[in-house]
Amino acid sequence: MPAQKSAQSAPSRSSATRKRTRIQQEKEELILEAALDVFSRHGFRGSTIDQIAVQAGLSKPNLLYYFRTKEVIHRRLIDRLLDNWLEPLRGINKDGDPLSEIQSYIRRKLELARDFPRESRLFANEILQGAPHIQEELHDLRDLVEQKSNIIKGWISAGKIANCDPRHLFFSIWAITQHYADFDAQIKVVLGPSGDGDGRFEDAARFLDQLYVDGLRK
Amino acid sequence: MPAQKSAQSAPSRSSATRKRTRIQQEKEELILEAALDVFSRHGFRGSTIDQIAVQAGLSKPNLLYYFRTKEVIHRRLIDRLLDNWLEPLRGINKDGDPLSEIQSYIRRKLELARDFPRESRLFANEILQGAPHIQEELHDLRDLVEQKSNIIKGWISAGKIANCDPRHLFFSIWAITQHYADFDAQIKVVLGPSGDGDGRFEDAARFLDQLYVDGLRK
DNA sequence: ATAAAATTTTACCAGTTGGTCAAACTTTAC
DNA sequence: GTAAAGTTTGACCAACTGGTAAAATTTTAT
Repeated sequence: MPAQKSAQSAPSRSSATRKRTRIQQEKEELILEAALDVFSRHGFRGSTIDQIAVQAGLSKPNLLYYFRTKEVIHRRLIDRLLDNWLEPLRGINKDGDPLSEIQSYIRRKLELARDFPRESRLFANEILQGAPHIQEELHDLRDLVEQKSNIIKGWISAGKIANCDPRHLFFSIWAITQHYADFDAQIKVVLGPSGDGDGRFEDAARFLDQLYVDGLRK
Repeated sequence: MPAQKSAQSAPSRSSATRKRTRIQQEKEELILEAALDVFSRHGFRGSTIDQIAVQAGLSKPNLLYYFRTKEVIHRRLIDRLLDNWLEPLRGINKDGDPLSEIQSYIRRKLELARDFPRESRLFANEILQGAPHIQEELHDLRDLVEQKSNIIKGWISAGKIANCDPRHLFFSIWAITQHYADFDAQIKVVLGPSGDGDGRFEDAARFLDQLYVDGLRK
């Protein structure tokens, strides 16, 4: 009893119009989880649908029943990611204490790198390839950065922190915090077995607190 | 007139035993240049021999006459890269002025990111995938970092710079400087058309000079 | 000029990959 | 219980990919 047209099209538009079944919800979650694992380790082109399917414990056609193409899976992961990724930045509060605000922004970004390294690597992969799928979202980021940069400029004008270019301040924070997730393979080797656990995130937090507030001058 | 065995094997062992012909030198250089372009944009698995061949203006079998496999090309690029990449770190001099040494290390790394962004992305791609091809070299790096960390610990003990974990200091410098090459696509959008030229590297250098010496405290 | 060596091309192959299709099976709503 | 809807499977395919073989062509040394 074939149900091709309706069966095939229902899940693909499920998120938009139809209400999703229990199985749909479970399997889609399962697939996205597996896909995050695979994409974050091998990049988009380096990942195969088969790999993702195996990791999810499904057959390839079964997986493709829930997501019509590899691109659609990737897109969904990226969309989810960006939401969480920008939250700490949104949280910067112009009425808070400037140095504390910056410190807690750094800490929150560092926690994201520690708790969601796969997401960080997914993002890094996307940007490395020239950000082909997220030009639009990057422009939203630009607006957000401009807005938050103005807060920092306000702090500078008020003489509350040292003069600097806020955009490069953000770049440096992104770079360092994400580095601990993205360059994990390098860091593990350099720190050796001793720095294997989450201890290095605490060491990093300590180092960055000091760097951003007082620098290295004695 | 077939010359299969000898013709096919000569170039493959050329670097080891035989002296290389003019054409060999030219074409190998051409291929490596093209491969750097392709690999740095798409990663190892995302790049095809055909892409590289087209970029180099050669046919695929012709390219494979000079490099027997895709891996061999990649390997050669990585080897070249690591040499230059570690040079600034080697240059840190224990007898120099501590803050100046660190500042000029940052500047040299920033110049590498500006002048060799493709190499930086090639490296980033490799580490992101878990550094499968360069475990050995990473251990050399580890030794070098330990050695240079001792220099910095010496400066700290002598009261010449603030107390900090030297390894995290290096991580932060690598992260930020390479970020300008690796996350170029993001930075371009955030800075907008104004920050398109090399001006952003000067802005970055200024920002980092200040950050690492005095931090943000007023 | 010519023969040997080096280079390039054409034709090809086997394995992988993203994706389709229709039939078989399971779950859900009544 | 049963019929409709939803899910899973196995067989399949066309395009792509890394790589090979041998013939054809060009370069080099004499």
